[in-house]
Amino acid sequence: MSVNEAPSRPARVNPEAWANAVRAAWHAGGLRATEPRLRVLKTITRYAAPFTAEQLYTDLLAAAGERPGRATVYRTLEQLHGAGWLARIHTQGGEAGYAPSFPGHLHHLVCTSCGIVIAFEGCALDELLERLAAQTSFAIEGHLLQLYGRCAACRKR
Amino acid sequence: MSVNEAPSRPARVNPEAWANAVRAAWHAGGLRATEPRLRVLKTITRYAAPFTAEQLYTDLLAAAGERPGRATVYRTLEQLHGAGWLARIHTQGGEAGYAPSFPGHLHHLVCTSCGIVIAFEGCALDELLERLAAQTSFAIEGHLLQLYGRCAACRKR
DNA sequence: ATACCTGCAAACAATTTGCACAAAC
DNA sequence: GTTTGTGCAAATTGTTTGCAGGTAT
Repeated sequence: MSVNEAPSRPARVNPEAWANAVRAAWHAGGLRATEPRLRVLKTITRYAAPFTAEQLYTDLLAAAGERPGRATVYRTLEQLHGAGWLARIHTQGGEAGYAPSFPGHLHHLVCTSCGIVIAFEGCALDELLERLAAQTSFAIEGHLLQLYGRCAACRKR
Repeated sequence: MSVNEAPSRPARVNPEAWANAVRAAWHAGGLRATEPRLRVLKTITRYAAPFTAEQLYTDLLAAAGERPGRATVYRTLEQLHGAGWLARIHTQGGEAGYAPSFPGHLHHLVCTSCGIVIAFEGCALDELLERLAAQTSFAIEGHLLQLYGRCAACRKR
């Protein structure tokens, strides 16, 4: 896979590749690479597990140097999520967080122990969708799929 | 299907059957069928689409007669959700709401136009899960699956 | 009688907004 | 220079909590 593309095999998102892709997309879309936004990006790349807006904001406050305002953090997250660079991850317990992702049709496998997120393509739902379309007369147009499990590292412990 | 069970074919949850099942479960679990709780139950059965806690509370305030306190509404919802009588439904837009459901392994198909919810069993994910387990070395232990589409009635319009 | 449950009101948490100023292109 | 973005602080909105008193069984 190239550094600017989503993985075709199940894999963690590479933080550097992700940040580069976001910067490229910002530039292409006429969005400015400001200091606060770059700080947000950098902090996100350090998370191993899904994070919340408030957690990110708190971590930015704790960091050295200029601290972005809360509004900027929320606005940046909104932009990234809207453009597909952040996926909303729902834990089994019901809390929601963001994880780096790529635009397009991807799903996520989340470790219930350490929180690492694996993105994958190919959800193999065709048969199910056909069966349900036939049984319900719905025109099915989308879906939400997320998997939970324990990653190899956590299982060893 | 009996009036107290989840549908084995894809179907809307029958409101009366659902309310009866909840009352039976409350009784079996030693929970009391109080006036406020019954009002909550009754109001829920009138929704055609997923609802939020605040929406439910507002509707209860608008109704005639005794009005439950906000805390009671939230606590009742928490109980119902925890016991599996309410499913958390995530819309495509990202908002969350509750919809009547049954305990056990069910998934939901939501109309993006009118919001009606169809519950179904059988998610046919076995092959996908095996493939991913092999590719990632995760021990997969659960999943979140929801489908979106337009129901027959909405398609006619 | 005795758990269990309720309502209130305050605390808490999360997110959004308006607007004057600042920075990027 | 103009457009786009930022920070602040207040306003919203959503949810939880402690506790004195009420109610179902």
